[in-house]
Amino acid sequence: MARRTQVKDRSLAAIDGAVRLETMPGFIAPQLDSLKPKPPTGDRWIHEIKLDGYRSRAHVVGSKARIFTRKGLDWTKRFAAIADALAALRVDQAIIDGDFVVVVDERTDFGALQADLAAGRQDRLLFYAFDLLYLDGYDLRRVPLLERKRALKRLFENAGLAAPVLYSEHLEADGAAKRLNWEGIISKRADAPYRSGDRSDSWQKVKTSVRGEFPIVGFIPGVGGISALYLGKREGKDLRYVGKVGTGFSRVVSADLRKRLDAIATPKQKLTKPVRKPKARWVEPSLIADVEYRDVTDDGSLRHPSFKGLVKA
DNA sequence: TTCCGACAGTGGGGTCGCAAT
DNA sequence: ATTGCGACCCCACTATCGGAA
Repeated sequence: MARRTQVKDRSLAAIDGAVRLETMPGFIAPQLDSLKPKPPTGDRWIHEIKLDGYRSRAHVVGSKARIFTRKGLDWTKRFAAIADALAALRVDQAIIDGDFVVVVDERTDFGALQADLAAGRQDRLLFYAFDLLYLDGYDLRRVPLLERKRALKRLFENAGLAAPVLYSEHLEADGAAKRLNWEGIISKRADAPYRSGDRSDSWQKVKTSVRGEFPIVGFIPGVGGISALYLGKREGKDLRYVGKVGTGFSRVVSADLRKRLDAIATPKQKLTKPVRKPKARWVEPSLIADVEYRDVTDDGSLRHPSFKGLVKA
């Protein structure tokens, strides 16, 4: 026992920046990312696959693991299968940062994750670990990222961990993002410490988004303009509802849109299958919105939509 | 002086549970 | 029984302000 501790201490003390800290910290707020149009270049960056799931923190203590959400709520019960698997790490104490996901057709599927959790289904859940913040008496937050990831990988390999708990590999080579058909990547400074709540440039998110043109079928009035637009999509002769967009326009654009929409107001909605929207004012679907979005939900609504402008007629 | 990071506030698609209708 | 609301999860974005550059 004493020997094991010694060996462990030596290997961790050798990591520059590891801080001896007897008692494991409580909840640690997650480091965040900033959104960028292009990934950074240079060998000071590593690139990880962007996972679409629930950001989580696993606290492993001996044969028990607890799972915390982004805001620090205890969701261990909802992820009980993963918590059990994490106990196989056989560490005294560890805090691991990662994402809970469900993979469908080789990509992370947020809708499936939500559906599974709602149904209490856990057999498809995966935990992708990408950071190690604390291990057996050492606070690693000031250790460079690459060292933290090495320690995490070693930990997983030693324990022989496999699905549903996985180590999130990264690429150090530039251009990786371009080659691979990912939905997005997170680029991280290889030498940076872990900074809770930080949204500055040491973690950068680059996402591949989809852009489309959708007729505006109505809007929700707001002070000085609109608060959201209702969107449709032409499918043959039909005009199908695809959700609303409420961001992307400045106050000025919002006011301008309001003027244009008031001019084409119509008492009856033009959607083929009417939707019940008490706050809506309907318009002739003659204005086309340019909208960026990331995904389409199961029922055909745009996910994370943002307004980019009106399409010139 | 200008620029940028942090924060607050608005909006989206979901889930849940509770309370008012 | 239905609806609305707020709290969670995932977000995109605008506007503001104070401090850094």
